[in-house]
Amino acid sequence: MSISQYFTLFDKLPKADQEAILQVSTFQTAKAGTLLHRGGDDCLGLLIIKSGQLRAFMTSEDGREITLYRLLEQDICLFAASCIMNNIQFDIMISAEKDTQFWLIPPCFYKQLMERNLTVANYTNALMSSRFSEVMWLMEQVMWKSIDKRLAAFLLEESALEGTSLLKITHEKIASHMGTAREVVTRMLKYFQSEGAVALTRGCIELTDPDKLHKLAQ
Amino acid sequence: MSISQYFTLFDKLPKADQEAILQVSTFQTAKAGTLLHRGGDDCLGLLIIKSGQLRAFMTSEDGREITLYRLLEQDICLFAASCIMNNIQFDIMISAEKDTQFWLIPPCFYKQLMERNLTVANYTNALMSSRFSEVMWLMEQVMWKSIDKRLAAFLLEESALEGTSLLKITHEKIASHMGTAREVVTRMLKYFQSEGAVALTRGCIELTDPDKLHKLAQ
DNA sequence: CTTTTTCCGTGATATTGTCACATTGACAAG
DNA sequence: CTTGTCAATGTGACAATATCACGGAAAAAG
Repeated sequence: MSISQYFTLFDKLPKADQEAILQVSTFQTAKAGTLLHRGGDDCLGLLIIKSGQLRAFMTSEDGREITLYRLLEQDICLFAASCIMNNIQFDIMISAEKDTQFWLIPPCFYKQLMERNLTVANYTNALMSSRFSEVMWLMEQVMWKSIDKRLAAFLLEESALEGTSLLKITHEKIASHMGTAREVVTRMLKYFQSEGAVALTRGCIELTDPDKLHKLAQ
Repeated sequence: MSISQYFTLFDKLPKADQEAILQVSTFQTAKAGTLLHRGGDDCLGLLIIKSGQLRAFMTSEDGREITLYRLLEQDICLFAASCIMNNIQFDIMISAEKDTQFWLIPPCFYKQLMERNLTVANYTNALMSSRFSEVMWLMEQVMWKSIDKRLAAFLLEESALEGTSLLKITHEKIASHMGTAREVVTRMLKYFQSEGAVALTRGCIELTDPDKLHKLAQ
C-alpha cells in the first residue's frame, strides 16, 4: 500500500533518504483522459504508478499523435520529470488512459538525490535505457513494417492489455496510437473483417480469430 | 594530443582512475567504410573520437538503412559499448564514414567505473539523454515531415558537415541515410534541379541555391 | 421526438515506395 | 583507341499509404 512496495529502488536507499522520500512525495490521482505532462516546459516529478495506465506520445504541429509507450502499475514515469535530466531536448506528452493513482516525487528532490547517490544515478540510467529501447522498437516498426502488420499487432497488444477480445476503441484512437490516419485504419479493419479476423460495430472491435491476426502481423 | 583533452570527464576523476584509464585505454584507427559495431552482440567499449566521423544507423531485415545520428571529433560513442548498460534492448550499427582515430575504454572497466563513481554515472546519463534526443528528433522528422523537406534539410546538413556546397555522394547513400529508396531520392533531386536549387552530375550534387533549399526544407 | 455530435464509410487524388529495366559515364583490360 | 564492365542514374508502371471531401448512420443530448 505504500510507495516502498511500488518503488523498487526504495529499499536500496539509506534510511535518511527513505524518510525524506516519504516526507516529500505526494499521492495523487488522475482521471482517464487527463493530460499529465505537456512537453519539456512543465516538470511534474518522478511518477510512480500504483494503479491505472498512462500513455506517452508525441504530437505533430497539426495535432497528429503517435503513442511511444505505455506505463502500467509499478512503472516509473521518468519523462514527466524530464527537467531533472541534462541534455533532454525533446517534448513528449503523458496522459492518463485510465483512472490512475500514483506517487509523485518532486523533481528538485529527485535530481539532488540522483546527483549525490550512486544507486539512484544508475537506476535512473537503467530506466532511461528501457524507455529508449521502447522508442527504438517503435522506430523499427514505423520504418520497416507495413500498416496491416502494425495494426494486427496493435489489436493483439491491446487485447492482451485489456484482458478481453472485445475492444472498446474507436478507429480514430487507434489511428492516434499508430500515428496514421483514421481512414487508413477503417479500411484496414474492413479488410480484416472480410478475412474473418475481426467483427466490427460502432466503437467496438471483436477479435474473432486471434490466430489469423497473428498471421496478419507475421 | 592525449585522451584527457578529448574525454571531458577525465579531469573530474580521481587521480587513481585517471591513471587506470590511461593504462587500459587503447588508441585505434578505422578506415572509412569499416563497420565498428554490429548490434548488441559485440561490445567494443566506450569510444572517444579524436578525429574522423562515425555514423550510427539502424537496419531492416532486407538491408535497408537509416542514419540515427553522427559522431564527430570529441564525441563519445556510448552504443559501441551497449553492453555496459542494463535494459538496452536494441541493435544499432556503427560505421566509420571517414578515416577515424579514437580511444577505446574497455567495456568492463567503464562499467565498473560507472557503478562505483557518481560523476561517471551521471555523465553516462547525460550522454544517453543526448542520443535519445537525437533519435527523438529523427522520429519527428520521419513521422511528420515529407520527403522533399527532409531531403532538402539533409543536403544542407551534409553541406555544413563537409564545409562545401559540392557534395560527393550518391543517391543510393542519401537514400540509406534517410531510410528511403534510391528512386525517390533521384526523382526529388531532379525536381530540385528543375527548381534551380541543385546541379547534378554523376556522384556529385552541387548546392547552387542554398536559400532555395532552405525554403524547400521550410 | 428532434437535434446534435460522434463515429464510420468511401471515392478521388496526392505522395511515397516497389519493381523492372534502360541508359549513361567512368574506367580498366585488351 | 576500342570494348567491356560496372556503378550510378533515369524512368514508367504499379502498389501502398496519406489526404481531402464528403455523406450517412448510430448514439447522445436536449
